[in-house]
Amino acid sequence: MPTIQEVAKKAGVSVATVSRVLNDNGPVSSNTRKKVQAVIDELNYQPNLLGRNLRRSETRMILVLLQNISNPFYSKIVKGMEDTAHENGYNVLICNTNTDIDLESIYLDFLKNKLVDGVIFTCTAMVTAEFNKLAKNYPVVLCNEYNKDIKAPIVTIDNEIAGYEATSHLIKLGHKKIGMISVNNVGSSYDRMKGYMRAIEEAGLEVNDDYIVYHTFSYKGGMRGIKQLFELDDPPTAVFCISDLIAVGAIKELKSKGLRVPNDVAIVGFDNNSIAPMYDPSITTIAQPRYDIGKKTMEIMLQRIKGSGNNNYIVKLEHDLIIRESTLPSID
Amino acid sequence: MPTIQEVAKKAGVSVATVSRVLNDNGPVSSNTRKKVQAVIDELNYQPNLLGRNLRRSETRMILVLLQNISNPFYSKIVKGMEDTAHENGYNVLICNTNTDIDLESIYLDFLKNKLVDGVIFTCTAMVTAEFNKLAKNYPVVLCNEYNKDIKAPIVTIDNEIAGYEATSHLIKLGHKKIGMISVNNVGSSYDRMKGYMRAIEEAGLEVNDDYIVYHTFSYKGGMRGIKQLFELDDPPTAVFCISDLIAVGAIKELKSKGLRVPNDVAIVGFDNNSIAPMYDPSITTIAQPRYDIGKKTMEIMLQRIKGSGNNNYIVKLEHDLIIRESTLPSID
DNA sequence: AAATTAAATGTAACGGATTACATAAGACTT
DNA sequence: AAGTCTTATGTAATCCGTTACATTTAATTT
Repeated sequence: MPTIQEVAKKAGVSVATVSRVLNDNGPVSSNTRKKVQAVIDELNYQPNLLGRNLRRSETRMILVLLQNISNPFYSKIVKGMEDTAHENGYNVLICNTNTDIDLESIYLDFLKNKLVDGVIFTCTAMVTAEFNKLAKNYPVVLCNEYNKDIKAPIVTIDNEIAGYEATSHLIKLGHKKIGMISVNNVGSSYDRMKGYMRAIEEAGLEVNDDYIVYHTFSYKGGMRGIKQLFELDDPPTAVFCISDLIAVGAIKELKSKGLRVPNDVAIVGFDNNSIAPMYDPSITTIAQPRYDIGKKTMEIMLQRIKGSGNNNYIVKLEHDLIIRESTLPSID
Repeated sequence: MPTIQEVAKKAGVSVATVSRVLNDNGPVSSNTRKKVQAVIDELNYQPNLLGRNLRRSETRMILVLLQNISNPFYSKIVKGMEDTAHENGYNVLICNTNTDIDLESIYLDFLKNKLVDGVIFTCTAMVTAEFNKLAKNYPVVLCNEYNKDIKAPIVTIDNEIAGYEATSHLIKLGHKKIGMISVNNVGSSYDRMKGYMRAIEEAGLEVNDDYIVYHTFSYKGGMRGIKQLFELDDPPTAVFCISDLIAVGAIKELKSKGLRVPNDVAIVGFDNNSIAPMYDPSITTIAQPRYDIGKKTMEIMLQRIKGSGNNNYIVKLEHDLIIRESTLPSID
């Protein structure tokens, strides 16, 4: 692995000249340029980025923290981030945190230790105060997750309205007993629940606390949610699930109970996961503009790195209700 | 962001001493150690990793290239890699290549430019000759994908035997007309097909070329595959799909044709994707030891970095046939 | 032809750590 | 008390680029 010194020596010029050729800044006569380029090609020289990054004290790398790469929801978001980053000469690195606070803090050291120029969170295990301190000192953006006290740029959809629309859709189909399978302690699901409640109240119905159950953000969570709801004396006829994965679990559990979807129970999911159209029945859901969310998040990140923009705002993008088989008007 | 110089100055010692405290190598009196540590804590000093990495010329980072993070198949593999890496003081970075050769080559520059110590491929768009050249000069390991001419450590399962077992399972259920939905130009699927053929021949049946169709590695590929197979005059009664995603598409398409799985057509998938148990019917499949594949791959990577091991071997781990509803003996 | 300006190239400091080597101080022999 | 051996600490080179500044060379002006 040759260094810039060796290239310079072999080409009979100074390292400064080689650097000028490499970065195409500063004047170089076309003769020397050719000569230097020839040596670069011959030695197959590639500048050591550790040296360069150290000198420039920037790496043009953005770290994206995912709870779990396997969550297909994030793939398009990441694509949006990547495209925007690449357009601007940045690269995206992805790390799995598994909601492990220790792991998360290792990855944050990458930021503090200058290995990456910024970090995008799609989830965090940190307490808010600590997070805010981090956000004050380093370029940090939150994508699709938040709570009220966080002081950092946030990109998301309007979850309250989305919850409202999902629930209103069920109400319009004639349902009066609408359950909800949610998860605890997540800002977005809290807002979805507020929308759910508002829809019910505005329709002149009453919110039944027994109809709101909390489980994990997973297939199994959906199965348990249905079990809990159907142990009630008067179970709901429609269920709004906080995610498509939960909806899949819910449907699977309903089927195993001999109940048909949508004929006996209607189901709405959330996220427009890749499973949603594939499942049987295909699942009515709220589609988030994932690519645009990623794109916008990265744009804000790049602004923050350049030092512009402040630390205290939220960007809400448009979502869509996609109606599929799981809420078709009953065919019976 | 304080530097080691500032810490040294404030503590009234040399940078060498601070470095000794930081890395806990070399002798330091407990007095100075305490003094230095106090300053480190006070300034909240963190060593700049660009400086350190440059000096050490290692980064203790391993880059894992995924075609697409959303493929849930890889999440457990990555987990295995991560755990092994962390145990050894390494970190894992993930990048999406989208089978884009240009993007891939940017990420490979991370390796050539010393930003990462090694690269694990789970797919590659490179031509074999180029790949082999890379593998000769840098620590590179292939995970779960290969072709015969590649000269690099490879970790995988025995796809020929897996294909044989999947097909034999269908034969044992009494099927005589067995189709296969495969993809082109992938080493692993070629081997699975060889196993499929061997099973058919050993059972005294005949391989029907019309029963082997090639489509994309996706849900849609499965739908198209079924369409093609069921345009035949004498369509198969069972289909071996090269992946669970394909199997899902196949089942969805069969259902829309009014055919029942497994009653009318039996389906076997591959990978034991997270959808496989969730789908309706749940899908019989070949489970790969994903965590162990990841673990083994990383172990080999770390050996390669330390300079041991050669470049020309293949590690095959054990797989399992998991029988689920999609191949239950017909209940009619 | 001398003076001024512009272009091309070089020298050396710098970014932030690690570490070989040198030196100083203290402990231990004899 | 002089000499030897540890232990503790410091000095400065080093990793590999970038770039401000200095210097040389060429082009232009008067």
